[in-house]
Amino acid sequence: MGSPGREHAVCTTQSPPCYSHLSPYSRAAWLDKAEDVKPPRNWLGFSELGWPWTLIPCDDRLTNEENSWLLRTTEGPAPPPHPPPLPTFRTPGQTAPPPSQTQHSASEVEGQMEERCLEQVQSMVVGEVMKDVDTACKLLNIAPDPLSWSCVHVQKWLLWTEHLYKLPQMSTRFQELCGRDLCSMTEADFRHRSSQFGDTLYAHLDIWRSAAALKQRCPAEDSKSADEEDSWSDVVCHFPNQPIHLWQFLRELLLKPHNYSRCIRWLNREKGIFKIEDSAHVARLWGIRKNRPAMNYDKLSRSIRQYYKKGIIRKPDVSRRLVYQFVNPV
DNA sequence: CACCAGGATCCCT
DNA sequence: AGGGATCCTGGTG
Repeated sequence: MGSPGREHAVCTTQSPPCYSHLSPYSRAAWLDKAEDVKPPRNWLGFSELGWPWTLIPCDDRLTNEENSWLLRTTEGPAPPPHPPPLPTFRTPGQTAPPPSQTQHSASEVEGQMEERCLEQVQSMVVGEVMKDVDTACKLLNIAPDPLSWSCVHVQKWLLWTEHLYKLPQMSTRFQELCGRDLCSMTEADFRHRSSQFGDTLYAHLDIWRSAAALKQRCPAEDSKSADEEDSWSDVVCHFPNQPIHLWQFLRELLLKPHNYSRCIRWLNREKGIFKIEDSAHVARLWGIRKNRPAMNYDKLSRSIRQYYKKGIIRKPDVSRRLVYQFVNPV
């Protein structure tokens, strides 16, 4: 699905900005490949958080079909060799580099164009990461900043990460840890608790910490992704401490088709008709969200059926397996 | 076998 | 009290 692999790590530089040059091959590969689940260390450069960031090729790749929620930049067919123009993502107060006063050679101009492209791609990646962290926060009902997590939040995040990246169960090795404990741990500490995947987990946590730091720096950017589909999510998130209802959760999944269309999707959005494509997967997601490891589709569907009486969800006129309909479509 | 329907009960907030 | 989880019986394709 066109998910980018992690051919690049994003590291930070203080000014002046510098971008590593990538060959067209590596850039294309970055947009296409996806095979490992291990994000590079410090790829958002949390600890320094300088701007803008430098993209450097990296052998580490994130994303497989399941973890594409985290780093997806494109959806659908393979992207063109050069990404389309996008607004540049800058921190407040940061201005674009001044136009050059001197005459440039063709190669210099080409290099500048490439830099621009990279800058745009990295903006896109960062934006997507921020959105995906947001989505996970909404679905798990946790704050974006790991420092503020309770032990329960830490366990939720661990379960979520394990599930998404198909990691072995490690949450039991991080019990009794709150977010602050987790953040104070070094990579070696993580490896000590899980020799095989501790570093992976550490890297994922680092991404979250980076995203949280970024939110603090650019709170306006954070809320700007409010397109049509996010307006509904906002309703949910205005009450962050309210327990989410199943129908809300399903709708949230449906409103993130680029993340969840393989497990649940609209058949007719206008009529509110949707189909659960992977019942077990949706049930697992709901179980994680509710801290109910024993959740399965049998129980989830029973809860859906409770909505029949309440007039929230019903079976469509032509009843089909795994197909339901919101009585009041958005 | 997986899905569907609905009753009953328990737990939590 | 309400929402949801759980367990159950029975039906369908």
